[in-house]
Amino acid sequence: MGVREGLLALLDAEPSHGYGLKAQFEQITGGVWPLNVGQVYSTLDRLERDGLVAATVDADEQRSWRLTDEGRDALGAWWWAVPGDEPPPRDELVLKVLLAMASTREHALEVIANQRDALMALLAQRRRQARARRAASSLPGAAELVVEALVLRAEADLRWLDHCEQRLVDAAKGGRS
Amino acid sequence: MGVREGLLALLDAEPSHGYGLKAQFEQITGGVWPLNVGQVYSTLDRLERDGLVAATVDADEQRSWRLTDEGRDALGAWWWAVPGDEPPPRDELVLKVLLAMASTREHALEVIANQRDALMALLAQRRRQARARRAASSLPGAAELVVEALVLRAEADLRWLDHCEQRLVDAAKGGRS
DNA sequence: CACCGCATGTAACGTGTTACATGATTCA
DNA sequence: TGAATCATGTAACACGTTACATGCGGTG
Repeated sequence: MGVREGLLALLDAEPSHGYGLKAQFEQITGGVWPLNVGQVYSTLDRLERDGLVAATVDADEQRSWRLTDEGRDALGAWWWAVPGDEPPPRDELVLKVLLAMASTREHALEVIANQRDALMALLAQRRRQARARRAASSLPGAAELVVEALVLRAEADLRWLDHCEQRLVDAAKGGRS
Repeated sequence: MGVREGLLALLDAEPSHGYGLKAQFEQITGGVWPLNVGQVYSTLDRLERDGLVAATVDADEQRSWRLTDEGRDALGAWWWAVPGDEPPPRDELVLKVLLAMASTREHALEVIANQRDALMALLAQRRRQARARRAASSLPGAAELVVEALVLRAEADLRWLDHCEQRLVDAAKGGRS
């Protein structure tokens, strides 16, 4: 999810061809979310099938893609779309901890500790990354924001892990099930 | 992602059949992540193909699934697996805001405001949900933790949105690009 | 009886991932 | 010349979602 709309958004700014879209997508997401070229082409084919984009072949046999009116409508709808009652995407960390706690596994505490260690390491690495970008990059805009988002998420996950651990400890002290 | 390992983890606790696995999965995740029954069966087929689970048909023609040794190994690897250098899963909110900011769209601020409003509403709803569960549910364990995770994530996302907004405002005040 | 919950599956489709193959251009 | 980058695509596969079909058992 996201590639479809991502391509639409990029094409809204200016027409482009497949290879260029891949580059733009990765640049905007700061290289954090690499995008396979092959998928760009197949996604564009699907978008064309659905009438959201159209191609014009230029002199060098290269296809230049642009939004159709219908595509512009679809993109507009996406800009204003908000998460509603749909279930949020499944998350690996949450799922793992939940299952560990449910499996009558006394190993749950170890799993949590392990995940926390890894998350803290990842967090430190990303903070370094963010600092490096803030220094190196000229434009203050896009790339560092992605890392910021990942850092904030990681912090939230760490807090949640602590919360889970606390529950386990409390449960062990209290009701001896 | 996750369903495969989820089923392995559930079968590690005790052998079960497809329909029961769906129920267990949804119970453990507090009903937040519904799981289509059909997918359970096809996933089990793939797991069988890969030699991670095996079925024994009992008297009522119902297949009871259990872990193989290889399956137990795979599950063990999953418990200790941590997020490494692989790109994190793409996230819709982050992608949308990034694209809005990149598209020379002055609408970026509106998109952000819109997402924030929706997130705050969702957050309030989930807090109510969490409180209701804390009151109603007898077992203090699993279900509320999922909602806790979602709440913490949503708070992190809200903070990030504020951060992005700040950037935009600063950029508008400073360099007039 | 009719409906609901349990239980098992199949088919179609959308999307994402990887690997592979093919050429043109550019540059050391 | 040979390697890297630009550029386009195909094929195979994995996973998720939905819809559909079937049959059993219990309960109103």
